[in-house]
Amino acid sequence: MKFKPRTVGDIIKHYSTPHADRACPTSFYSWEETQVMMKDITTHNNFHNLPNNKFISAIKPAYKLIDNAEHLKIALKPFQQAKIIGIDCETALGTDPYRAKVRLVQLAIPDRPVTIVDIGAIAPADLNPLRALLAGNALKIGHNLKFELMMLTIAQLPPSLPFFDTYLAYRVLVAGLKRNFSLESAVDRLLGIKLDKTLQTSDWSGTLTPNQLQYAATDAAILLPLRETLKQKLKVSKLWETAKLEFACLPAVASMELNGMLLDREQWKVLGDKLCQTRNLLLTQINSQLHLPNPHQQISLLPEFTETINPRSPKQVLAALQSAGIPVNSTNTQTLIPFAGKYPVIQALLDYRSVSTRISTFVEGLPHHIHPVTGKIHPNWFQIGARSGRFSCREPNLTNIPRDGETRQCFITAPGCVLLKADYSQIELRIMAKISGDRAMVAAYAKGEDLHKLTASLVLDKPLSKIASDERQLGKIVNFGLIYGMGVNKFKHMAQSEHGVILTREKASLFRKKFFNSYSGIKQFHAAVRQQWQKGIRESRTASGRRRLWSKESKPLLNEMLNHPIQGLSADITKLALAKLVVALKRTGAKLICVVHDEILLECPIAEIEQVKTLLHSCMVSAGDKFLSPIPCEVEIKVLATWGG
DNA sequence: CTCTTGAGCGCC
DNA sequence: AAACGGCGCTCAAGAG
Repeated sequence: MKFKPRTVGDIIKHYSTPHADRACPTSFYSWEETQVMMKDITTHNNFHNLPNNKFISAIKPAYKLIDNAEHLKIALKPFQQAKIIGIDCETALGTDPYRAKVRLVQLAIPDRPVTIVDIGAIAPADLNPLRALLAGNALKIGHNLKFELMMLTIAQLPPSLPFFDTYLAYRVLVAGLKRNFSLESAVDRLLGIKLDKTLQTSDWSGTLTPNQLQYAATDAAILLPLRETLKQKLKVSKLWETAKLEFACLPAVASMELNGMLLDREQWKVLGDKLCQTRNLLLTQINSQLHLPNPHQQISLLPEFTETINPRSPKQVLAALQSAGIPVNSTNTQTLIPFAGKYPVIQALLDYRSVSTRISTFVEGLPHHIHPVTGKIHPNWFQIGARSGRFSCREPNLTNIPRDGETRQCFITAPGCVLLKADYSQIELRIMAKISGDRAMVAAYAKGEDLHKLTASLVLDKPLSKIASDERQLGKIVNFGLIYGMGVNKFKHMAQSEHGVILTREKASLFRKKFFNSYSGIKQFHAAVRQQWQKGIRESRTASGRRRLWSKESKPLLNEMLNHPIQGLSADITKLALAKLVVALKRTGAKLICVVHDEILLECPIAEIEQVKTLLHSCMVSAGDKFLSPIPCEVEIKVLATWGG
């Protein structure tokens, strides 16, 4: 399954226009237009001039409680014609989808009382009308629909596309700014209505009070005007496409969170024991060589002198290093590495810190998150977790699991399944090629050349064919470092600390110069962004239209503005792939279980490997092609028994 | 006692 | 004058 390359001529031709004639890389809009877009969201709306009665009914909407099968059928009749339905759930026993129970499902359409279905009072088989409604084609509005999707899926009432999530919409609208994204706060800021949320965490398992029902009805009803306002604002800000992408991605995220990942407990313990042994060894080694300076010289020969230091305390480490005559003023890895060769204890210290984080964060931390019901790890996935538009993942964070085989081999699949691991190849470099239109990069990709090798050959003045593997490694460092505007010093340090390549300041500076002279498109891209940055512009757009804002109080860093178009577009590509994938996988037994930025993990029944592999590949490549074309998009898929191979 | 902050380190 | 970007977790240390 290899990507079919276009002809080199086609691709070069696409970029035959001078860079200066191309769209501004960070924003398609003038700063004046941008400020108009921003004004709307950075200040509170003034509602005093609006006819308030428009919202009065939304504050205490009429509602109808449905608690038997007969009434349900009749009550849902008007909803069958509805194109847009506000949906909200109240749950008993918490918010964990595998332990909580859906108590109420509230449905809101214009000009009708909110219909509240008491799930607890109706037999599952009698819920069919509701099931059909949720599975229908109406647009479902909700605030943080991931929760409703998970809860209702477990309750055998899975809602289907299309969705409008007011929470995601609000996040897209103000991406980059600090905001409270609760329904209460969004409704306050966008509609000027104060919601009373005191009943949110009340007991929804027993007999419900009229106040509780009114609260439940209000949450659903308010979604309709909230969506109107958000949609209008998204359109004004040209963010409608981005929001639609997020909505389409929603079912993928909800199912990924429900599916979870399997950890091999026994193997995990073996790994942990091994790491603990290493740690203890390192600790004795460190303590035999480093001691806390004793403030009382006269008793320095007493037992206190041999008191052990805590290598995880920067304060103690600094004091001990200085008293041992090692000239450092900080204990971070960057400053310590140059001394690692001369003082073995420094290397031991560095190793200790690494092993010890791995023990506390991963070995000890992860098992706490194994779910008692499913036996799997179900992290919280936030589809707009990062300011760039990337996902984030919490409790636990599965996107920063150590990448060594021993660790990742502990992540296994269900019996009868394999793990499909799909990676975008060099996605950020390809995005740089696409948005800068740099001729050398474009041509190299068109010819299927190795970009790291190319960079090495350009900065070392050597022919491509003579680039050895360690020189290619250097090219890789240069590529990833300099694309985002890394300074000479940092570049030098990184080459040493991450790859053991020791560069003089002069060499580092020379490589940097050569890099930008060779890739003049990147140089121009940087110059264009720098110009915007100097003008005081506080927004950035990806090629797909996703926006990141910076508040008036904090000027953006130049490098943040250089990075966002790349990292943000990468996130958009992954999200588009996920949106396509969740539809494609419906009729298969494969499950989405993890996403690490440009890597997608599926658990796939052995019998369906080839079919699912094809689907996965085509979803990812077509998503990539949409934004990268004519730069080729390559996806590598591995069939594995475990995440570690 | 809890909460916050910063250092340090894991990942892409 | 800015000097890779984006995250989350744990521990130490200080604040209240």
